[in-house]
Amino acid sequence: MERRNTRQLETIRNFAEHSKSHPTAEDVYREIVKTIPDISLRTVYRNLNKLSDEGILRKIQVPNAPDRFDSTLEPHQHILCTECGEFIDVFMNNEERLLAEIKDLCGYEITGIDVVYRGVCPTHTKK
Amino acid sequence: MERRNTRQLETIRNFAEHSKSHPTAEDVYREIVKTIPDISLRTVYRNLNKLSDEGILRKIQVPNAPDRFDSTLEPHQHILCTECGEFIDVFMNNEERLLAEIKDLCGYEITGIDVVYRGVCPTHTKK
DNA sequence: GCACTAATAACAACTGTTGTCAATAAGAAA
DNA sequence: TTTCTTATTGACAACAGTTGTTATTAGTGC
Repeated sequence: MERRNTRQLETIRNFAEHSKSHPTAEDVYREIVKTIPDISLRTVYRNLNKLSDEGILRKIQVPNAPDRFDSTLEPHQHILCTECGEFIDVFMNNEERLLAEIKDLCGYEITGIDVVYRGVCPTHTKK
Repeated sequence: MERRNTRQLETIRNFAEHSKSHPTAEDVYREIVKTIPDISLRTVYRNLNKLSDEGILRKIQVPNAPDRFDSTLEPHQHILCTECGEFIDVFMNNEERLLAEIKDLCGYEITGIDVVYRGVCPTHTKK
């Protein structure tokens, strides 16, 4: 299975890899379309997914909101402002004093935490 | 604003409040339709949202999957099995040793954690 | 340049959920 | 009990975000 470096893929990779803003597919599309006017949103999705499959980006699935693509690969979490949509990084490791720490760190007043771990249950664990 | 106890609302409340299985709106619908054959899925959504607005249920927004409604109100988190879709409770409080603890507690092999805090950024905090 | 085929653009389809609105029925008043 | 008001409903459309499909285009090795 040969792999080709298309102009679309390279442009998307270059933009997403250097972006600090957790862009959505739409965000990326709006940027890329400036240099490749006839690119399709479908291709942006395709390539962002490819890049996150390859581990070059991290896909952040946000409940009730579009997925975002993160070029920071180190483990961290995110905060979404429910008022303005701002989406920022938080690097935390202990859950004790978590909300207070967040407040100190970035001034966010946390109103909700939805955590869903993904995993494989005992009966489906591949041995 | 008067509030009415409809048969639909009461039936949905009774089922969801006693359910231990984190049902989705579809799950609830499939159950309720047995006793109220002409109920609409729209009404199930409407009433589940109402109940979670009232704090009687907790709505769990799962990325890329339907919302679930939880009758357990104490703070806790969830694990979704990516193989079979099983969705279970986890009661954890310190993030240290978290994955190991989860493994000990319920045998789940965690493959991903997507945490999105929701909050209000400093500039939008209501004084 | 030529052949091969991965990747694309265009478009449709999908899932989960909410908007709209005329018809219905809960509950207060008569 | 009957009437009246209006909250709630059911039917249907619409929506957002994403993926499926497929003929066409364009990388890549020769």
